[in-house]
Amino acid sequence: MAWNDGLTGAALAIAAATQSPLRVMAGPGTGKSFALKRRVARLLEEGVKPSQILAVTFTRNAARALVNDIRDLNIVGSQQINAGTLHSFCFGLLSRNDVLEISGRATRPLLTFKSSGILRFEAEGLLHDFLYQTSFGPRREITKQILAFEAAWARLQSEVPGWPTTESDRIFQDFLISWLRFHGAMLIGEVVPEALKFLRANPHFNPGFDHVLVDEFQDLNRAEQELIDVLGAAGGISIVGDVDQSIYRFRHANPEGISTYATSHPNTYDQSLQECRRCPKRVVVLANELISKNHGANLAQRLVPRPGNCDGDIAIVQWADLNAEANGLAGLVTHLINSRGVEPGDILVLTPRKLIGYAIRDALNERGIDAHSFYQEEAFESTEAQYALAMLTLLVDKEDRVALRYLLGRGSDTGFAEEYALLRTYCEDNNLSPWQTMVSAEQDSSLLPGVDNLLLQFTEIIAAVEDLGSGEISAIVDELMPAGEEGVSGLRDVALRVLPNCETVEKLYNAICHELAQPEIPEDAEYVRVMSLQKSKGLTAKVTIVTTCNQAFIPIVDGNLPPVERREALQEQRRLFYVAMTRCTDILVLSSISKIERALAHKLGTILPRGGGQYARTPTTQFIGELGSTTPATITGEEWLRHDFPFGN
DNA sequence: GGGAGAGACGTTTTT
DNA sequence: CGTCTCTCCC
Repeated sequence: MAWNDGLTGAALAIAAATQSPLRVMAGPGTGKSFALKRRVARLLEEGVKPSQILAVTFTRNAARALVNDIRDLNIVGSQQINAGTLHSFCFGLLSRNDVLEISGRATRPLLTFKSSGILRFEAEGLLHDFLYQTSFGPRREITKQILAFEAAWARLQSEVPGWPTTESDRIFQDFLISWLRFHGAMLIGEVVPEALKFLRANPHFNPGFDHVLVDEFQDLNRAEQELIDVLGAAGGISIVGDVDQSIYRFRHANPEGISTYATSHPNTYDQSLQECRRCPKRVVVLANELISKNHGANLAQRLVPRPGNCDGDIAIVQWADLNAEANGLAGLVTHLINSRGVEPGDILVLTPRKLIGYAIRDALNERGIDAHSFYQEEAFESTEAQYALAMLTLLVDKEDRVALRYLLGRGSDTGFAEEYALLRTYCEDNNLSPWQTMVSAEQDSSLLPGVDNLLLQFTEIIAAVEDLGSGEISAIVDELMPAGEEGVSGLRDVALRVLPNCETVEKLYNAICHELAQPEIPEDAEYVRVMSLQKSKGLTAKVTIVTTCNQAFIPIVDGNLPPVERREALQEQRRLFYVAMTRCTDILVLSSISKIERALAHKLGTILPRGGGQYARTPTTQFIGELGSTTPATITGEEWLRHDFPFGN
């Protein structure tokens, strides 16, 4: 098949354009990935070397779709194209021996997560050492500062003269970097900025692609967008994106980068895709009305309904409470599958909270319908799971300083920071590793006085490592993640799933880390998929059901923010709702509840107005009110259910 | 190192 | 409202 087979209009122009840079603004369901794929096909057919093409995007799911698209091309050489996430590309670049040598930084990422405002797991040692050796305040304060530094790198504030701004900032950063250096680790947020810094300082190492193609450009932060310019400096750059689908501001995405691209890049050649091939016509009208509230008078970008598409079935329903909603929607799904011939895999249920998602999934499973949920799980939330992972890390590499630091400080309020400082100083003075030093210190107690607690910890660690290291891999799993133990059950599930493909501990460890990072969401499933609104981005389904569309859950905007940021946060939530409602090809259901149990609301992290009563009233989200004059009337769920879920339209 | 009392935090999402 | 952290005191 030729690259331009069946192509017309803007899609043809996008695939054929020889100008650079090329910018494509494309709304949801407009076929941008398809156009991009054909563009790659043209490049290959015209003889561009595949190794000279870089195709990247931000999320793993989008990257996987991109990789599959390219593989589907079935053109000789298409496998050799560099395709994936920008992160994995940078990671690969930084991990090269010659690069490591020059930059002096190791690329081992610090496994960590935030809870109650504090960085956990592998960052705990860092926090303990900060607390003991500096006076930057309590854990929360240090966490805030670390995240602020990551944000500054992501937004390239680091390039503004005079950064870090204060003496205290500088000391903080020096301590942070020196800790990471000693422990051979890197914050995940450092990966791209470090790659950018390296390439700028060492232009000879720039792979200098002939063609750089970027999907979902609005998701990238400034450092990432800048890196694209560096990588594509000598060749062509094509970027594709949609400001209205920007939902990653929380990680400093810079959607302005795409709207102001032509200003920062003279001679930008523009194309746009506006016709929504995915959604029913009536859904497009509603979505347009909603998103126009983000643009005020500027109606430049609109999604256009596709004439040949169906009108679509839309229902806006309200149930009494969460319980009624979960059961009612489970009834709806059952009815769609059993009586209207809808396949389970064609149904997407989007909830604003994972607990609501679990409730609906369970209600479906009880009715004999296969349903799976996809929410971010903190598989290493429990200390047992953390211990298991850290031990596994040491089994792979005894010299892993991060894992050893974690294990040495485990169980202590102070992380034995005082003793660890002695150990670290000794290591740095004698150019030895903590593991080597502890091994020696165990044999010769005069070597390093004052580390009694560390020695006690280490004796246990080394015994466990030796014990585990001599056994089979499956025995390691059973030992570290015993069946029936609550804290490790999630980790055990993951381990058992990947175990058949792992002959070595190293493979097991890598597979577990990979699985933990991001469970894949299948594009074609045989079961009902239940997930967050965010996770639905990029997916298509015949039926989309958005649950609990209540002001208490969406939009959630921090009232303490200054007015400008508050408005921006509201707009982002509106984009989230826009993304969610533009997933369907046939049926859209927007569901809400009228009252909620106070205790339950609290559990779901929602702040309700104070007051008496077991229940609190909760209004429908303002976004439903913003869908315009063609919005169907809201019906009560109970009534809807009684009449076998008619779509009145 | 342990215990008591005050105070902060809490959603969703990514690499 | 329940849980965790921090501080202060012994």
